[in-house]
Amino acid sequence: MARISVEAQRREQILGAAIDVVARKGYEATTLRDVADAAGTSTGTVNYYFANKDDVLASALVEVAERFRRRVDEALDGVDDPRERLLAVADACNPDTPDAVANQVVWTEFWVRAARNEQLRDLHAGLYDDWRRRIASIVRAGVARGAFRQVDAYEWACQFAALLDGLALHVILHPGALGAAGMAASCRAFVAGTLDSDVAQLASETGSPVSAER
Amino acid sequence: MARISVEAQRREQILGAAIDVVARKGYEATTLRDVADAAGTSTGTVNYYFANKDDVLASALVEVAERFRRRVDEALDGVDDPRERLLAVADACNPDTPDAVANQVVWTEFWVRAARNEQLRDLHAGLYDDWRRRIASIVRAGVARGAFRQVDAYEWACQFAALLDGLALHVILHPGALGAAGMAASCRAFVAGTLDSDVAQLASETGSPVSAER
Amino acid sequence: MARISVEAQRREQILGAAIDVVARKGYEATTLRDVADAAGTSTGTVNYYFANKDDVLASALVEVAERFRRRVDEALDGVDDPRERLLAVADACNPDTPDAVANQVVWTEFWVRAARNEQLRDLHAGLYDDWRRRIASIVRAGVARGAFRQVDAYEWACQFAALLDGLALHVILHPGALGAAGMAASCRAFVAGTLDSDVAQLASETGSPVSAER
Amino acid sequence: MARISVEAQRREQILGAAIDVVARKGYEATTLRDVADAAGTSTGTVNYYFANKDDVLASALVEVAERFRRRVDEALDGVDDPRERLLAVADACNPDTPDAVANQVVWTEFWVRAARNEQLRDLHAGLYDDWRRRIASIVRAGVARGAFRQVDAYEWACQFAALLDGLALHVILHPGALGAAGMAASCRAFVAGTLDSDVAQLASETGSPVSAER
DNA sequence: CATGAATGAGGCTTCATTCAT
DNA sequence: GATGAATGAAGCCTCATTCAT
Repeated sequence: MARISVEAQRREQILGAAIDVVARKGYEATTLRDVADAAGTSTGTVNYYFANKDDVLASALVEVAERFRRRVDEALDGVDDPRERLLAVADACNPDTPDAVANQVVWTEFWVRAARNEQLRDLHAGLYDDWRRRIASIVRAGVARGAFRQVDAYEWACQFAALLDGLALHVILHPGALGAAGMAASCRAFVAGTLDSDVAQLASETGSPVSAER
Repeated sequence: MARISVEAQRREQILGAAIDVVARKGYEATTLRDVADAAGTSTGTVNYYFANKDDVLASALVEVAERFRRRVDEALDGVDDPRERLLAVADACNPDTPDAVANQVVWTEFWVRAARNEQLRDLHAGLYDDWRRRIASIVRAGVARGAFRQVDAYEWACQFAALLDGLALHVILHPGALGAAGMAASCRAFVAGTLDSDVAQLASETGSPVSAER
Repeated sequence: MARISVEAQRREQILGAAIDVVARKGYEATTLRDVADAAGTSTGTVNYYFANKDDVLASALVEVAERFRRRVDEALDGVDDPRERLLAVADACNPDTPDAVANQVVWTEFWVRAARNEQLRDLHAGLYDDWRRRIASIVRAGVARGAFRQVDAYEWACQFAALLDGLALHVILHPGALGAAGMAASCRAFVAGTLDSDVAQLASETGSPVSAER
Repeated sequence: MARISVEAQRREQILGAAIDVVARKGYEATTLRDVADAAGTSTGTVNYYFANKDDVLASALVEVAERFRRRVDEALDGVDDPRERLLAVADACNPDTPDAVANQVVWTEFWVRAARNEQLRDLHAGLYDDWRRRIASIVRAGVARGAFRQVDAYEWACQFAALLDGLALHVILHPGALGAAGMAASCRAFVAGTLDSDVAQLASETGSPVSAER
């Protein structure tokens, strides 16, 4: 048991280092020596705990996904209103802190790698399936309560998930054109424009949807 | 003149090969030998026309952007109605053919590289500035005609650009969850839900926004 | 301790190989593969112990300098008479064995490289400063004892150092015109002609200065 | 005839460029493109006039030797006194101008190449044979006149040639320790100390041999 | 005569991986 | 368990050389 604990600790330590390095230098530019140095160990040790470089980095991506899941969990914890839950989800995706930006950068690498590597693609697809279902279930609850219009929850989730990825991407690439605040406003407007029941919608549209920012 | 033509031809030939290889193997996994082989020349020739690997690949990304611009030009050619123009733009972004998928894959690599490389980041930012302005001007025309609601055209463009990137990403990564048809429907729904003037909107919302597909 | 020894050993082994190869093929024509092969290792190992090719070869030059210093130390050990000490110094510079020729050839490369490379130039200048001071101190001792004339010791050293380099160069380039014995005789004659006090000088000049050889 | 003239002109133009480049970048670091650029032509043209790179550079060294011979001719022209002729020779070898330094640097490369390349070695040996004979004939004339002691002229020439090379080398490598003026003084002192007939010698040695400088 | 586009061999260097300790 | 020395494959890039124009 002690050994398992030590092993688990070492793996986590190495993965944390790998995430940091990937965020800083990019997936391909990351070397095992970089990771070993950041983790305070040797390349031999990294190879002792992982089969090869791809294993290290794929595991690091899984760890990022796990951290993200926890971040969403915390964001949703104690929030009951469906609309607030959706906005909390959007907040959890917003690269509004240096740490969150680093995570998003790593996540972006995940996209590219997944397009090429079968193992990563499957992993990625599974994560997004869960992700869309999770959003859909929130929407479904809102519809059931009459708080939202009668939309197809899953399709709405697909659209929202895409919007979140696109916005987060633009925030990290063009912070000048779209800041974290702009992303939040966009999400709010999108939720209002596509889910608000008619009465609420009319009320929320006294101004332009995204005029809150700027 | 002949020489200039030869030079331009060779460069185009090499860049076309580079795009193909990057689409197939990814930016970093692409070697100059790969590109040379795909172009039917030697590595020496590639290095004769480009300063180094980064120059080749950065130029390839510029070429992809140029191709995309032409695709949008053609899609907009002869289309007058603002709403149709926006949908034409969305179509031009839709990775609905193998070729378009390849271009989108390369474009995705562009995102990741731009996050790290200053030269690419500036290039990328400039392209997106133009892109957002182009969308905004269509929206502005629609608003002027009274076809659209009174939205902030630029902010809407930011949102739409993000949605398009997110949707296109999901189409190439999870075609099972979101196909090209789904992306088209999402765009249509988004345009309708956020730009239709109230009367038109009410008419278009007899069903759920994205229910048209499936 | 063991590790330090291994590292020092490996470095010495590689440098010895580098010196041999440079002596045989010249500085620029020497490849890291040549050095690795001569050292019985791989290019990877050479790069593991040295930063790059320049580091290997610069270190090899330092090693040659070090070997030369030891050779001079041994030549001077136990020799007390200033004139004998100067002749011992001249002997240590004489490329009179195949090994000494190889060292001199490498040393000649050092001159050319130092003319271009700042790091090497500084190193080289430092070595020659020590070298001239060392010669000067011998001369000074001889002057103090009244064995030599009242010359400016440092300037004499500058001249002697130049003569030694020129003679050694000619010995390795034109052994037909100037052999090792000729170099020794020249040095003897130069010391006699420029340092002998008058009485000794008259005695030593019953024949022509360099007639001893041939 | 016209063609021969054009060819000869082109060759000279290319060789002059080659000398400049070698002086600036060193023999091995010099590329044919460098030479072509400096000569204002193309690599194709350089290869048209010379068999290969080695041919270009070997020819350049010959040209340097030729220039040096002319320099000595001019220095000796109209000088009659043997002692003055020797000092004129020494002056011709003194890298006392930027141009002369460049020539000396190229000459130094010559030494190193000659140590390895048979063709160059033979050429070099021939040049130095002439050189030593030329010096010897001056000495012989001085001895005949009674201006010099009865030394072995050829052996003295060997020694003087070596001293000149050594001094010139130190001037370009350590101008701080030995400047052009120092070299001139050393030569003067050497000539005085080894060739002056006894009466003259006694007169010239009221001070230390090299004390004139500094 | 002269050009410069094209080639491909070969060098330096990096880095994942192995293995003896 | 952990290390780091050692390896060698492979990539980028340079550059002498050739050849069609």
